[in-house]
Amino acid sequence: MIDEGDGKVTKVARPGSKRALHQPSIKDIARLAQVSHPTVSRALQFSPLVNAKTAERIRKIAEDSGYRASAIARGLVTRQTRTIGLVVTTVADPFTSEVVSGIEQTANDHGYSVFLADSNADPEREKRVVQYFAERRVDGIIVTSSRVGALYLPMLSQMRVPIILVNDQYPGAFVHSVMIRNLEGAQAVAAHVAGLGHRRIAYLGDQFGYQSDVERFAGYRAALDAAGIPFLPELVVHGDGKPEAAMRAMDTLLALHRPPTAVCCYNDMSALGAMRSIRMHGLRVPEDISVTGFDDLFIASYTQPPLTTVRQPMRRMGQLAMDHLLLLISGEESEVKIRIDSELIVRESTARVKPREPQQSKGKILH
Amino acid sequence: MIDEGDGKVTKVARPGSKRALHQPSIKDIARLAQVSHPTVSRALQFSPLVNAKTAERIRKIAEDSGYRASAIARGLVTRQTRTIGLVVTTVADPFTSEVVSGIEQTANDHGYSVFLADSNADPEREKRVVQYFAERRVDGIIVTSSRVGALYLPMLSQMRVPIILVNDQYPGAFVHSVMIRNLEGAQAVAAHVAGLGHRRIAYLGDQFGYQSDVERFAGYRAALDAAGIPFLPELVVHGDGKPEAAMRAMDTLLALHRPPTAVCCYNDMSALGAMRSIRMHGLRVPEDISVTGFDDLFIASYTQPPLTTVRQPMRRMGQLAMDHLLLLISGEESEVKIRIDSELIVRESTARVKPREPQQSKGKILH
DNA sequence: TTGTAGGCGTTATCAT
DNA sequence: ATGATAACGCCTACAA
Repeated sequence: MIDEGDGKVTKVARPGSKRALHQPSIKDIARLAQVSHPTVSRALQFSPLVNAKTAERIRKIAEDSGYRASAIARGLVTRQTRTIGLVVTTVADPFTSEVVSGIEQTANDHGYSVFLADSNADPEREKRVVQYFAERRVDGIIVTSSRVGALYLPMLSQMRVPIILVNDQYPGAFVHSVMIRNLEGAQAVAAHVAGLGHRRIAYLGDQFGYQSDVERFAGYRAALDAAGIPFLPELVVHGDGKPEAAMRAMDTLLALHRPPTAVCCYNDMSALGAMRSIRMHGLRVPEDISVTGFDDLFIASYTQPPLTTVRQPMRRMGQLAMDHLLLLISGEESEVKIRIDSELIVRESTARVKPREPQQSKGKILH
Repeated sequence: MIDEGDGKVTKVARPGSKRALHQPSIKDIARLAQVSHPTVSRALQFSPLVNAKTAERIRKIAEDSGYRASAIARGLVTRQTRTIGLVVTTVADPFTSEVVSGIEQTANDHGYSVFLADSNADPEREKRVVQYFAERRVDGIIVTSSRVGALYLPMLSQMRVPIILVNDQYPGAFVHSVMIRNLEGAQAVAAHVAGLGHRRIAYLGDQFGYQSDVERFAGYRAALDAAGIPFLPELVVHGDGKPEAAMRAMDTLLALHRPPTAVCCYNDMSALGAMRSIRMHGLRVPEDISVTGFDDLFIASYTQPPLTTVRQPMRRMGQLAMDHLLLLISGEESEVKIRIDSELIVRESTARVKPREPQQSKGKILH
């Protein structure tokens, strides 16, 4: 037992067992089958150019000896690795991991393997990661939720492989992308809230300048306009897409003379923070304030109350991205910009606005 | 604009641009630098066997021409790919994705790339995925939360590469593993709950037979024993580690003549379901029933109320797994079984037991 | 300090 | 229908 940091390690020297044996090569199989290695290659690829009987025999031998053709050697000659590189800012994020899952499944179904690289939003690491992809000669690249698109541009274009971005925050820099229809989705929730009689509807956004925040904000504005609600700049605050920052942003809203009666959040994570802030102010959701999210993460149906939100088909977006990357890899020379529909999911975090109280209870200053 | 499923695709044929050009090879650089390719190879590896001046010149040329040595070709000759395979049952899981993140970071720091394979708990896919790994000649394999360990056994052993399992559910089948100290962790929470005066403490487990469930259950039992609380089999129910099944299991507990006053759940996801069931029965957490989880997922601090739970250092576990895989890859021939300490995190889902009511309010049947 | 030759395990192109 | 031979891009002797 050796102590190692917070973990205990048991190390027991194993007796025999030298170095690992090499896997059999195509030549080994050829020798066993008494044929030349090209014949083995053909048999294994079910080429019609080889006698059915011998082909069967060869395959049997290969099978029995546990032969697995080296994708390394094959890639060297065919000049394609059936491999793609996937760059994420962090896998440990419920949105990203769903997209990753969709990508991996589709890739796998087509015989592709995926290199996962978690940049952790560190530019240094990001550069390294992309260089690795270059060295590994990936056939294509997918980047999700890139917040540093511009950084990639020179490196990636140098690699001369197709690249698809999922929910890029700096569109325009790349040609191919898969994105949700942010505007329509945000407009739908905001309209839903307006339909419940709310007039003081806040927008709790992501960081300034990100594409999806800009689009969702535009959807919010459009819904206000459609409902004839005047836009109040004081009801717009910004977080960073995570609960902590959203809490602070919500605190700001609640400190207003007249706080909003509803708040549309940039995403579910922000809504989590907003709800927490609201509770900590002794208020209730949705009785005092309605809250909406965006994404429909798994957790959205298990918050208290369950969250009204806009569903992004995350896994499907991953599939689509991979499907189209495959197309590009196969030589399809075209521009691909995919926009996906979202879906409004009404749960219990939104309710009819309270009838206005004679003079409000919370703010000290009457108006 | 072409409609495609739920997505809209814009395809615009691009004018010029034929097929992608090949990346420069070491020979191209050699020609440019007026040296032989081995010299280039040496220069790029900072070998002392090459004139410092020329080495610098060569590197400059390589840099300028965007040369990236092919890991494919290198792997073929060196017989190691600096690549590992990572098998998960699903990435789209907050526990798994944290572990994956830790593994990826560590791998990357050591110049390794990771192939991610999401088996989706489908045995067919699982087999395929491992075969891909074999063909790609990965240097090692990590499998997280394997629920099908036995299935891998024959395939993996055939590959002759080191394998490390993280939180395996069928220990013993493999030699190398990284696991949390389940028993101690579960005992700590259960003891915490007992310390709050609870006597009717339920255990809401995972599926029967899984190692971590067995161990956590043992911890629960140990805590009861230590507190002098008799074990009641009726207070033990089983879910499947996810909220839905846990809800049903909790429903069962609440239907008892005398429901528990506290419930220790197998993991946070189960606790989510339990809390929801409790709420749907018109009861409150923790006033009526205390609830505990296990894992300390990100979400655990954002539930209402925030969840008392046992923290697993998920990312760290990934790091450790990768660190030790690296060791094994480098030829260290030993048995590695790592056990990590957990940490009790007390939040607000646990409270002192209510003083016993004269005759209980809920059950209709008096006893 | 540098260049030449050979080979890693495939597939591809010729012959036969 | 099959075999010999040559790549693919790199590294590692060995020779100069």
